[in-house]
Amino acid sequence: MKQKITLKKIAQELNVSISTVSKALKDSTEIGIETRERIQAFAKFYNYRPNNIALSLKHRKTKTIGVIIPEVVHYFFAQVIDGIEKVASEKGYNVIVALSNESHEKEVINMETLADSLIDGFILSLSKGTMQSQDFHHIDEVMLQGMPVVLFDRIADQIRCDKVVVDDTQGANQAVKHLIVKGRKNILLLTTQDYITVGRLRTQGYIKAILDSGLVLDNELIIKVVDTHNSNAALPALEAQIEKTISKFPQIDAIFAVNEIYAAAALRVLRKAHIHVPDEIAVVCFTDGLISKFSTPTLTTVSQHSEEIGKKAAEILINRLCSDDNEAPPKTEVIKCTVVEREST
Amino acid sequence: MKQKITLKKIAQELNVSISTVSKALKDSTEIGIETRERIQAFAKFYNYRPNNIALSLKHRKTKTIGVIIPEVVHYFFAQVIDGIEKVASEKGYNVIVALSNESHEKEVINMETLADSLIDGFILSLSKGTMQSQDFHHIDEVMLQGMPVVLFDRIADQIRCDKVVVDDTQGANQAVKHLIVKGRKNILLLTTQDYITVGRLRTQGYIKAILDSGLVLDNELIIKVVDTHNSNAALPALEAQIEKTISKFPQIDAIFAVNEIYAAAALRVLRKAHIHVPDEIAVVCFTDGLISKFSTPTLTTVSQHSEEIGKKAAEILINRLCSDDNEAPPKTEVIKCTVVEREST
DNA sequence: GTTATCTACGAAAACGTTTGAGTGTTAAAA
DNA sequence: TTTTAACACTCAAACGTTTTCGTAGATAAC
Repeated sequence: MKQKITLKKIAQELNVSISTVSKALKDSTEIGIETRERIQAFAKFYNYRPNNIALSLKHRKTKTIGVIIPEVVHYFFAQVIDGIEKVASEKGYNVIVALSNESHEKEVINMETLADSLIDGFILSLSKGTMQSQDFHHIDEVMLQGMPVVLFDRIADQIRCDKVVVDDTQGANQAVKHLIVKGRKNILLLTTQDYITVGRLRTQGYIKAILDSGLVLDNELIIKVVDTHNSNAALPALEAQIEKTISKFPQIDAIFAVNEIYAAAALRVLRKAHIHVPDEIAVVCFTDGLISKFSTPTLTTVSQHSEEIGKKAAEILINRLCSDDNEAPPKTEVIKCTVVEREST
Repeated sequence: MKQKITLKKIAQELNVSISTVSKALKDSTEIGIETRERIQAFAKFYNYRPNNIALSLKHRKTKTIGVIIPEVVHYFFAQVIDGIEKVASEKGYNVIVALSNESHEKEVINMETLADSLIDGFILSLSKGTMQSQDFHHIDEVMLQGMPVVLFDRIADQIRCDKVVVDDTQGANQAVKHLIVKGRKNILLLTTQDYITVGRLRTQGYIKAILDSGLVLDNELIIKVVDTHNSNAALPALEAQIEKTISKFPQIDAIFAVNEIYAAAALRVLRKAHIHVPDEIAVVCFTDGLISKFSTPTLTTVSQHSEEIGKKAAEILINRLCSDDNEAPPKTEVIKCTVVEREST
C-alpha cells in the first residue's frame, strides 16, 4: 500500500523546507526557477495531490454542499439532485446527500451533522414531519452560523432564505385550463391534505381555473387523500374512493391528479370500469415522471422542470458562497410549469 | 452571525488549557470533577460541537463514503443509494454522491477528487464508458492508496475488490421458467448489446431456461437493442422492431425484457395490435420499479432487491473500514433475484 | 525527613496545508 | 565603503483537534 505523499515528505526528500515546496508547486516566483522545476518534477512523479481536509481546515471551507431531501427514490428529487450535481461539479463543488425520509428528527440530525464543518451550505426540501411540526429551529440555527441555505419545492415562508419554487398554482391552473379548453366541464380533483404545501397550492390552481372559466366548483369532486405512511394501504383505498365518486357522478369527464401515483390509480379504476381515456374521461397529472411516460395511455402532465430547479438552487447557493459576506436579501426564484401533452387528453 | 465556538475559545474564557477542555468534554477522570462540570456546562451553553474537519485531519479518516453511480434518475440506482444511506447513517457515516453520467472521464475525475482525502472508501457501479474501455486504472489507483472499494451491479472481474452483484443469470432464468411453467413456449427476448454485462448475463439466463426445458432456441426471437445514447430515438425503433417480429412470428406467446423500458415498449405495441396481455402474450421483465407497478396491466418482474444491494455494499465497506489493516481477501456477495408476479402473466 | 504515589492540570507535537515575516547571501547603487 | 535591493529561501503561526508526556503540589509510606 503506497502511502500518500505530502509536502513534508517532498521537503525531506529534496532537502528544502515545506514552505518552499508549497510555494514551488504554486509556481511562485519567490522560489528559484531551478528549485521550482526540481520540486514540480518530483511532485509530478510521485503524483502529489494536496490533502483536501487540510485545505478545508485552513480555508475554513470545504467546497462541498449538503443536500437534504425527503427521499431519493423519487423521480422529482432524483432529477433535482441531477441538476444540483451538474452545476456543482462544474464549479468544483462536491455534493453530499442526506435523506430525511420525511422525518423531522432525521432532518434535524442530518443538518446538525453536516453543519459540523462538513459543508459550506445547504440545499434542502422540507420533510413532511417538519412541515407538520412547523419547527424550523434547525434551519435558523445553521443560518445563524453563517451557512447559506437554499430551500426548494417544499418551503416555508417563515424561513428567511433563498428559495426555488415551482409555481404549483400556475401549473395546476394551466393543466385544468388545458382540460377545459378540450371541452371538459366536470373535473375530478385528486389531491393531498392541505398541510402539504404543494397539494394545497395545486388545489388552489384547480379552483382558480374552474372559477375563471365560469364553471361551478363542486366540493364533492375534490378527493383529499389521507396520507397514511403506508402507501400499500393508501392506494387501494384511493382506488375505491375514485370508483365510488365516478359512479356517483357520471357527468365526470376529466380527472386532474396532483401527482403521478394518484393518476395511475385513476387509470386503473377507469380501465377496470371500461371507461375510455381520453374519449370518456381525460386525465392530467402533476410531475412529468416515468409513470406518465410509460403508462398506457401515456399521461399528459405538468412538467416542473425538476432538473432546472436543482440547477437554479445550486447556482444561487454557490453564488452566495463565492460573494462572501454579501448580505444580499434572500430572493425567491419561481420556475414556471409547462403542460406536456400526451395520449390521455 | 454567531461564530462557531472552539476548544480554544472555551479554554481562554475559562482560563484553562485547551487540553483540559478537550479532556473535560470527554469526561476524563484526569480532570477534577469540579473543573470538568464547569467546562461541560459552559460548552453546553454555547452549544459546542467539535469541528469535523479537524477531527478528520487528526484521525486520517473522514467517516464519509463516496458513491459513484452512472445516474441517479433511475429507480435501481436510487434504491441502492437509499440502502447505502440507511446503513451508513446508522453507523455514523455520511454519503457523498457523484454521478458519472455513464462517462469514463467523469468517473475518473470523480474518483480522483473524492480520493483526495474526502472519503474513506468507495462504493461504485461502473459507467458504460468504463465498461467499454475496460480501463480500470483509476480504481486500481485508489485501492493502491489503501482505500477499500466495493463494486456493485456493473462490475469487472479484473478488479480485485469486494463486489455485490445481482445473480442476473439466475433471475432471468427464473423469469423465463416462470413463463414456461405457465405454458408459454415461444418467448421473445428483448435485450441489450453484449458488452453490457447485465444484458449479456440475462440473455444467458434466458438461453439456459429455454434449453433446460427442452424448447428450441430461436435466434430470431432475440432482439438486441442498439444503444444509441439518445433514448428518444431508440424507443420508436425498438417498438417498430417488436411489431415486425411479432407479426412475423405469430406463435410468440410471451415476452421477456431485460428492463422495464423495453417491457413498456412491448406493452405499447401489444396494445396497439389489440393483443391481450396476458391471455395471448405474457410479459415479464427485469427490475421491479415504478413502471411495472403502475403500468396497465401491472408487470410481473424480477426484483433485484436493489435496496438490499446498497445495504450489503455499505456493510461490507464499513466492515473493512473498521477492521483496519485487515488484508482479508475480497469477497463477492451474490444477491438472488425473485420473481414478483403481477397481472402481466 | 526523604521518597513514592496521587491528583489535576499544562505543554507540545501531530495531522497537512498556507502565508506573512524574517534571514542570509550577493550584487548593484550611492 | 556603506546602504539598498533583489533573490532564494526558511520560520513559525494558524486552522481545531487529540494525546502523550511532563510536572507542581499534596498526601502517604517508610
